[in-house]
Amino acid sequence: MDNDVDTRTERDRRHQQARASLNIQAVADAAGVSKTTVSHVLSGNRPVSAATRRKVERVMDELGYRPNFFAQALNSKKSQTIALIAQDITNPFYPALARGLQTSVARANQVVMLFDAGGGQNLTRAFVDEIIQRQVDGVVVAVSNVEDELLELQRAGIAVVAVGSGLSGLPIDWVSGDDERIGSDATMHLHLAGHSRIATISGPPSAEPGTGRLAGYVKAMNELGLGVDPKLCAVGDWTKEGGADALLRLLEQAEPPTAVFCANDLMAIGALGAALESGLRVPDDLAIIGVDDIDAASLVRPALTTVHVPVQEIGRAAGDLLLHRIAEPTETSHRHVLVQHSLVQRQSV
Amino acid sequence: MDNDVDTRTERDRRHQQARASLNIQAVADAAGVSKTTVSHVLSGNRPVSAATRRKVERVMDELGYRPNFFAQALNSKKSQTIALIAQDITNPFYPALARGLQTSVARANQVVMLFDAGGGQNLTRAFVDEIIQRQVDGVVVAVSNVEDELLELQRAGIAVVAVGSGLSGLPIDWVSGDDERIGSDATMHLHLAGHSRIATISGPPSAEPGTGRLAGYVKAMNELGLGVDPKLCAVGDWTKEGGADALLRLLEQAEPPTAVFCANDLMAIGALGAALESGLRVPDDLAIIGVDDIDAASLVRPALTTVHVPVQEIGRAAGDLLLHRIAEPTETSHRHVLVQHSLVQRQSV
DNA sequence: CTGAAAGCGCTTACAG
DNA sequence: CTGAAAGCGCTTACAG
Repeated sequence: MDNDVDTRTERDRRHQQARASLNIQAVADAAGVSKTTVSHVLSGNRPVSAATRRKVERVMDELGYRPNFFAQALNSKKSQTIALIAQDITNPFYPALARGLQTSVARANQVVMLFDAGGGQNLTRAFVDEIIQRQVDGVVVAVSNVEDELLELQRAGIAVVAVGSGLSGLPIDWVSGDDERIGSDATMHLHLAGHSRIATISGPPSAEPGTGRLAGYVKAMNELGLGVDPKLCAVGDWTKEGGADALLRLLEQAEPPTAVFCANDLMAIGALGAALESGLRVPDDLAIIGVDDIDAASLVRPALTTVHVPVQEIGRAAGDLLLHRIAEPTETSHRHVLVQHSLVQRQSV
Repeated sequence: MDNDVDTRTERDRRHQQARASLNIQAVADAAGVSKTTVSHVLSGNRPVSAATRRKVERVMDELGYRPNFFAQALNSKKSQTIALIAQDITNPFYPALARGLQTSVARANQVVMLFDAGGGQNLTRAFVDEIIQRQVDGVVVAVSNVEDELLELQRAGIAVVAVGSGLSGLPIDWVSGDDERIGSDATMHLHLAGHSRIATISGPPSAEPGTGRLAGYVKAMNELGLGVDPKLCAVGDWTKEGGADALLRLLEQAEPPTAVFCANDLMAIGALGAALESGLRVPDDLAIIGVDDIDAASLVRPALTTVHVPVQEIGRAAGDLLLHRIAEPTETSHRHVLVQHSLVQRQSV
């Protein structure tokens, strides 16, 4: 009995010690090489003979050794961490972006740290400080109107990629959807469906990504020779209610539209409801097309025809740009990736 | 000129050096104290005289000193990082969870690292390794059927909180909605609206959180003295199509139901569509209630009456449990928080 | 209330 | 191909 207890105690203590000092030195001792060599087996930063490498790797396996992450980071100045600043993670755009980003950066052993601004703006400042302090390798900024913060992150030596619109001027890599083509493609689609009296419900003035989508509508209408009738241009606020109100205003016209391009799905769904309540049949009396392809687009009746923006691909592209920038921090030229959309034909056109 | 250049070069070099060595020693030198004291001003781990503290803080400010995150983590063994393993970040449940979690842990200066399993299961194993290696302070696991992984994380000395159902047996803190009460409350609501022939469309057998919701329905029907008619119990698969099919089967009965409790909103929206297409008026001929309060619930017509589960609060509760566990790692008793739901009355009941 | 010194577990010139 | 040693920037007994 006593013996048993002693043995167990002894074993536990050795185990404790072994765990407490299961560091690179322990591996080196067990393998009969120097810490230097163990380190190079881990990093691959310099050649190691095949025999030595095998020996070291076996020992690591047997001991269950894992390098200390913080010691590695402290020395290498690499945190293997990417930050994502998202305007509002409860908006489905951002989770899809996060998914794509993770998919891309995982292959470089990078992990995603999430900073959710909660829909507000004020948190971004604090996030930037936190991000700099944590010495992340890169950051994807998906918040608008934060030029100063983008540049500050860059100055701190962090690779930066922006997601969104209206960033053309800055010396920054960025990714966005092709809003102008979204607007013109949607408008063209309505025209191909036989419409020529085509209205639009845009977002609030000078707010991205609405400006580009409106510009696309204008371009298409002009190219089609239909011209732009100001009475067919209503302004919404991105919400369902705003879309409903805007549609009712459009229907008050002497010559109401037979089709409407809404700059996002929420407004399109609001317009759809308002149209049905006004006794119109959709798409027979009024065709409606939205943008975003949110979940609800396929759930409303009639199901909404819309423009699908592949948000995960935006995230993946952002990750790719980031990995490139991390590898080539001094490259002076900056890239802009325009991710292309597709049309999802359902029942409202 | 030459002088200018020299001066600038000189200044730059000094600047470089200053930046390269802007560490705790530099602060100590500038403040005329030891590294030890600077460290304690930072951590508050031992008293420092008011005068010394002020002096050190001023110097830190002037130099723009920020402690090196990795050196701190290496020594303190605290990463100030919480991992969130999410089953599928594109499912709106998880972003809301993440928001609540961030809200809770931010007050302890913790940051959220996101691990999105992408809807699959296989990634969780790899995540667990990564999380252990990165020595996070805590982890919230919102994936089902990963008991082994939960225990492994615990063994690695990481604070663990699980989110979900069916975890009663494990020595683990966890948070969940009150599925049984959700089921009985929804059923009761239909009864209060005047119905007694109440059907249910549940999730696949023995899949959480469906089991609890079905149990709640059964309990309420029995307590109401209505009894449970097997012909009124249809099984769905959580999807819109599954809900539509299940409803059509229920309507084939000799005595069809006048109300149906669907275990989630997607099935409820499918049932809603099928009912309307069958020529039924909702809620006059058939009342429908769902669970989750997804975005689409308020966008379909008639808008869906549903049970709202405050997912952000689940996240906040998980964060609170985690912070407690981090502070008291050895506490032997484990907590279970049941977050309470509420009924959102719209137009389908 | 304060400091000198050892230690955390790595990486990386430098040297051979 | 390999190693001894300095260094990364902190924290924390230990000592006074």
